[in-house]
Amino acid sequence: MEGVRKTMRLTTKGRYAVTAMMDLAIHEVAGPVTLTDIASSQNISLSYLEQLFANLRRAGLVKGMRGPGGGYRLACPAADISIAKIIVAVDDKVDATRCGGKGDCQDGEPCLTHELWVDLSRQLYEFLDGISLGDLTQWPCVQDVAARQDARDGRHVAAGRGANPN
Amino acid sequence: MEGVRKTMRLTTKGRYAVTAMMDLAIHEVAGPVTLTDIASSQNISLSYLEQLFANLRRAGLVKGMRGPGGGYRLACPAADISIAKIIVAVDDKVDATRCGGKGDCQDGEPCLTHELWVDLSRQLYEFLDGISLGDLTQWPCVQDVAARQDARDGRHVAAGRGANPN
DNA sequence: CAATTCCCGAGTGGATTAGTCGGGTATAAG
DNA sequence: CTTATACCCGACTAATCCACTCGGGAATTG
Repeated sequence: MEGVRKTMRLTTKGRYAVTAMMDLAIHEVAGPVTLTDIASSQNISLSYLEQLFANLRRAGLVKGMRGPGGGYRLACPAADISIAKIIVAVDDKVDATRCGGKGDCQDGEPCLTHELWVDLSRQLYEFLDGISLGDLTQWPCVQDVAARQDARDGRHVAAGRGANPN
Repeated sequence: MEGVRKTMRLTTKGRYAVTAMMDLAIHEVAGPVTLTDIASSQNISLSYLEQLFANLRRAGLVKGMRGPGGGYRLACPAADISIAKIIVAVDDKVDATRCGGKGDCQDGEPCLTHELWVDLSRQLYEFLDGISLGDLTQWPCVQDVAARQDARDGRHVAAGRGANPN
């Protein structure tokens, strides 16, 4: 009867998007980052990344630049981009309720546990909205992983050898 | 608590289970509650409810009593049953993530954002584990909804009509 | 020009969800 | 003892969703 409503959308889609955005935030000091680089470094399919970045672009979080030497950059400072914004951009909504926030979960009235899911959604959103890409790049464990990946892939986070600093 | 941190999935399955358990917590003062009652009051399919309660029973959260006058009761006081327990009981499929329990998310090493998701999972779990069925029944909005449903369905939360108070 | 890179829509296989169906088995009431 | 109630159980299914592919295009650089 009422089988239409979703899971709270915290899926690998959102995780991929955040991971990719982190790659971008870490490496963009050296110029635009190509999806091909992100795909191989983070081990995400290129075509899938393109879909995610289409959403991120529509949400105004990144800017694409075509042609050789092109790639993606953040559309605003990493400190201004919260994790919540990224997830909302690719997954529609961070929402744990079945009715999408309005209390029509059951025959036009709120269900017994409506308020619980509203609270949960808020809790979750506030947590994810309180962490920015910029914050995340400062986490020691993140820097460790980034350093290891860059060594493996031969990339450089500091403005090293010139991949065209436009 | 046992060692590993669980990634919990939040689906309508979990929501149904919590809602049904709330119905149980509210009405069990009048004796066992039948799944038929819950199904019609909460508008959940009976057969589906049976599946959910099979899990809840295996998890030791409810006790079934057969025969006329039977139904389900909570296996322990409502104050001792957290929302998290209920959701874990029905959604036990812990690992939907690419990074299973440990940080093997990417070629045997943690991915860039591994720590973030670990933190998020903990946040979520702690929130849901900090709320018990007993707590929830005290929320004013919940009592409002329950009263409205009982009026509609002709049920009584206080030990009203004599359904065999064993 | 050709190469690179972003851009876009349609389609697909597999997994999961939400739910059905058709049987049981224990228990209470008559 | 019989019958109705209500829990118990496993197999099946339609629909949905996710992660991903495919095939093409359009802008930009050298």
